[in-house]
Amino acid sequence: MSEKRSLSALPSNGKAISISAVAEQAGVSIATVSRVINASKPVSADTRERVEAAVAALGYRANAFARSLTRGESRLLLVLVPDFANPFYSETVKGVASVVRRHGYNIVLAGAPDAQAPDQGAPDALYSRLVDGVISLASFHDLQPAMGDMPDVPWVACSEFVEDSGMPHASIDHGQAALDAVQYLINRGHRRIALLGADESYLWARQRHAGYEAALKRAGIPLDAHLVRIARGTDYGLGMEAAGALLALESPPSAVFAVSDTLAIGAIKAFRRAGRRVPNDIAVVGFDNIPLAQVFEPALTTIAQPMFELGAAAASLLLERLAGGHPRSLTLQHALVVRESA
Amino acid sequence: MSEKRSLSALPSNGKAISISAVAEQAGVSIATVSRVINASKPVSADTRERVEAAVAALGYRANAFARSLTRGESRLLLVLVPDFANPFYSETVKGVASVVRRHGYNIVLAGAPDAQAPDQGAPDALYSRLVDGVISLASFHDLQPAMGDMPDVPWVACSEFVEDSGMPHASIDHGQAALDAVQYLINRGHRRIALLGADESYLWARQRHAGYEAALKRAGIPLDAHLVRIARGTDYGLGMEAAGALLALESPPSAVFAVSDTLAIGAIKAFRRAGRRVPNDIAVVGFDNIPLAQVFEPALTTIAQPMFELGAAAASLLLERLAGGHPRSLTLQHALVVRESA
DNA sequence: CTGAAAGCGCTTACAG
DNA sequence: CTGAAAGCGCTTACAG
Repeated sequence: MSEKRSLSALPSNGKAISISAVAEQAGVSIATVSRVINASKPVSADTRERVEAAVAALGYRANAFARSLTRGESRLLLVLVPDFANPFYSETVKGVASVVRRHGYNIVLAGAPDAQAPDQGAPDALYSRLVDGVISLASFHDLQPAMGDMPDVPWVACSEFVEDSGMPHASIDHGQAALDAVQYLINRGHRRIALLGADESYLWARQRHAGYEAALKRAGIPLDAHLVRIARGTDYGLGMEAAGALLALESPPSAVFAVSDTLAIGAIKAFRRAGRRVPNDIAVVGFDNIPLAQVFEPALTTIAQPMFELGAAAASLLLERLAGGHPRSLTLQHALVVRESA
Repeated sequence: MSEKRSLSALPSNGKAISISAVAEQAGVSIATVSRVINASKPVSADTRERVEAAVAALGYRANAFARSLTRGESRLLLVLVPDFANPFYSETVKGVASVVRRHGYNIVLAGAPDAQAPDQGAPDALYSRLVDGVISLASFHDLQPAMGDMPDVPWVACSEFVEDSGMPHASIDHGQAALDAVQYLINRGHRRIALLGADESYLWARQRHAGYEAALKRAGIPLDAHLVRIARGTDYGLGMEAAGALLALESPPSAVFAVSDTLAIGAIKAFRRAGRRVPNDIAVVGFDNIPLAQVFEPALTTIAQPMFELGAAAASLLLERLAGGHPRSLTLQHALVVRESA
């Protein structure tokens, strides 16, 4: 038993070793090997030992394709994420990964098809029934063209979903959260409050926008279209741009509600470049509470989303469905975190 | 042809449709269906049309497992990433995704096994020969226990690798980059320069540490162990902690070289909390040039790594190997970007 | 408890 | 150009 041999799952011929090799080595049938490695049926202690020894000696691992083909499941879950660069998504994916892993599943990550790169089409993994289920953080607007002939795979939406569609999802109440944020600004005496929105193909962007308007209306503050800037995405740079436009207004806002922390940070950057102090000259409230929010200066006043828990909840919901449970949705709690920026 | 039917890849019985259903519908053998969907052999125009019509009508997609089982490849690549939260990794993964997708591959993302959670073991996907290859950003130290009986899958390391091992990798020259950073500080007149290091199970952390020492030595500045703080990771919080310790020194540094931007940002936060001005009281140089580096205030002076290109290069290297090419490594260029923090 | 055999859904020589 | 059949590596009734 050379060191080399025990270090490799491959026999000298270079071919991966299969169940029949194990069976041969142990002097049993492949059915028996299957039974011991899966503990699916009783096997005599003696036989089991022989098989286990052979498995160990050969370094055998069941072939994932053959197994999935016969079992009809892959234990692979697709996670659709629109933008790796926004920490909101990475934190959420962490939550997904944490629960999914505990149940023996792996994650296939795919950037969501995106208006910017429409040629991508929907991820092939989806069509080819590679995955047992999907968790999507993507805009269904972007997914729409692809959804037509989507195979019937269990699906749960996370944070972003389709309203009144019965689509199972884990999310906060985006509208209420936005309302809370803007109400806070109103309570602090602001009346000229701008909205720094994001791509409204996202429901969360539309709902936060609606929450902004609802807060203003409730306070009897007339809406002013000039105070609404919708960015194409959530990059810092887009936040800077939009903030610049706000500053150029005849009568600029005294506060801005940004629908994402990254946008808020970009805006603050632009304000400071223009010589404005935050929050003294202009207050900024963000959304998400990414890790950076408390490190950035000024530290962000923001709506905290339970990012990790959102991902974990979506994963649990999907796992439930996979186990035969009924589709279910979960609304998690948000919270306003007051720090320095407003 | 009901709307419902055309929207689903499933026939009314709920079972996914297979190649034999298509063959039946088109009145040909499954071999012929296979030939037209793969364009693997000439098929008469007439037959092809019938098959294509059947495929379209049924919404047929080849089963990924059966295909992988017979073809012996999955077109799935594993990407091992240590920490989703560090933007360096997300940017790099973007680069990987961009080239990989163009070649018809999908990515399976796995958090690398990690000292913090040793129970995870190595990703199962690896063992079960699910993936055709792997791109690792993880520490091989952490992977070590798992690497023993790793199947013989093509492997390329990205940024983090094993020195003098012949392991194919895409990386910058970490040592030289660190030397450049520290030399810059020396040129600006600093002599008490601290190192804010990271988990030294990473080669990049060790090499940047070595570059720091080399620069000091070359300038005839004696090393001072008190000025070296090694953080367990790269979270903002760890940077703050380490910086706090530096401040508590009898004679604190006038400059610090942090081996990651996130650490640098955490350090700056701590310095400012303690009432220090950056760079006036203490200069800080970071490493990576994450998107935030130019937005943070003060904007970070840092070593720019071509993150996207690093990922793309690693992907290309892996694709080359998969296509039968020889293992190859690539060293990409770094650059010192001078902004405000030093 | 154990084995021979069918079957999962493909691809690919082998004949014709 | 086309089809019947073998084979990829498993799991799981069906017998014994």
